[in-house]
Amino acid sequence: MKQTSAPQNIPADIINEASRQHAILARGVEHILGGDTELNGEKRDGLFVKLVDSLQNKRPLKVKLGMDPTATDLHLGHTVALTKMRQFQDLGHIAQPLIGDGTTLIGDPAGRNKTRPLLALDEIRANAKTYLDQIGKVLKKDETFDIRYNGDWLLKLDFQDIIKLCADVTVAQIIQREDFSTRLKENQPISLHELLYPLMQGYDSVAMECDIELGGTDQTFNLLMGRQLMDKRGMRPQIAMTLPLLEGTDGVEKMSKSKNNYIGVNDTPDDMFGKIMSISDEIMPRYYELLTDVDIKTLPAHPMDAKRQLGRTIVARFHDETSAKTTEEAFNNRFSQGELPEDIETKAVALPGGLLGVIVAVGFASSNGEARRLVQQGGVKLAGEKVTDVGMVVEAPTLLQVGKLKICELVAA
RNA sequence: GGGGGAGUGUCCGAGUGGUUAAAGGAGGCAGACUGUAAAUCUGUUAGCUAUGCUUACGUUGGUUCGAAUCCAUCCUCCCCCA
Repeated sequence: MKQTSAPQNIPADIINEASRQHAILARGVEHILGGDTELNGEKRDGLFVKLVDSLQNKRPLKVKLGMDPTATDLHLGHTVALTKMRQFQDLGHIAQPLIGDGTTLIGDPAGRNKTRPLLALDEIRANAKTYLDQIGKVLKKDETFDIRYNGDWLLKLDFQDIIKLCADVTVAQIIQREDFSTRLKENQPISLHELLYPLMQGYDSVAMECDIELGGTDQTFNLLMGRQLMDKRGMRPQIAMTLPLLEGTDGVEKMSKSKNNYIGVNDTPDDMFGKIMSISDEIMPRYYELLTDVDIKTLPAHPMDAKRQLGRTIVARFHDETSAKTTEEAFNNRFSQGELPEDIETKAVALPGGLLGVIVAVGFASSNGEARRLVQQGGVKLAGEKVTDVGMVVEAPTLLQVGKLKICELVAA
């Protein structure tokens, strides 16, 4: 990596201001990669150097965070980096969230017919739109907000451009990446286009002339690829800042939609609060650390109270204070006091009807067999009374409960 | 282009002619215990008009009284050599 000669006699006020910003921005960050330099005889990391540069030239830093719109929902795991981005905004820097409509399109698994990508582009754009709304819950949409779509440049590259890009990196370099080397070792297939992925992401940084790129620790390789490509083109390479990956509600795997252990930004207040209450005590400090500004030393002694506070804080952030409060009360009533929830959905079914059929009809079981199992195992209540007779007939409208969470008021269709 | 190996339920994975709706694990669901905790324990986990029937071990066809298991075909993937 080329060394840019750093300015040496930097005024104290600039050093002070850079230190102040650095303290805020480095909090909770796993690694700051690249750009370490000596300033005024002191060793500083790349972030510090960028901040000094920004202050000296009165130029806000451009901070990139890429997101592939493969699904419609953002979850709390995504918001870790978004929150960091927001801190940059609050200090006057430019947040450049990048929607990967181009990378998503290219990354579409092979073996599709030709019309599929075009459809997918629509889908991707639609997903991107909902992303934008959800991003707005964390980022400010003022003059420090500059959203980008990498399809705008990636899809315009011609074959020559792509060849040139590929020439900037070696195969050995690409396959040393852990995901790839693991898959190779385990005889898992790797498609050629997957190898191109880091290049595309790195090229985004070239196109956007980023100062800083944020990402989870799993993104380290891709972030550094951006550095390499920028350097090859004589640009000042970006600094990579990696953030820890938030574990999901199971407390073990990282939060992800496919593992179904996520808390969605768009979850209802009740869901959000409930899911937070179901995380383990052990994992709770992580949530505080990565999702809030709360000092862990100030938490209530009882873990349950601390967890309630966490739920309140997070619901308030993604919804509002009022619903945070009412949600917590509803939660207390329902689960701590064992009361029924306030608004119970009404579902119309044919009455009288066999119990099993009714359970399936309202969608609480996907087959008669499953409904039968639920009844046999004591998971079904009618009007608050446990029922065990699988052949029973529901005569009149009543309250149906299956398990702890599924509940509805039955009425005749 | 040549040689070798593999495809099993939501996932991983055992199973080489009948006792296999298919071991074991993970995950899911329900119950107990609780703080909707977590951990743990118990049960359960293809469908149905249900002591039976139907569908299911990549595809299609065949051998057999009987096939996830044997044969052929095609598809897909992996490894080695070139």
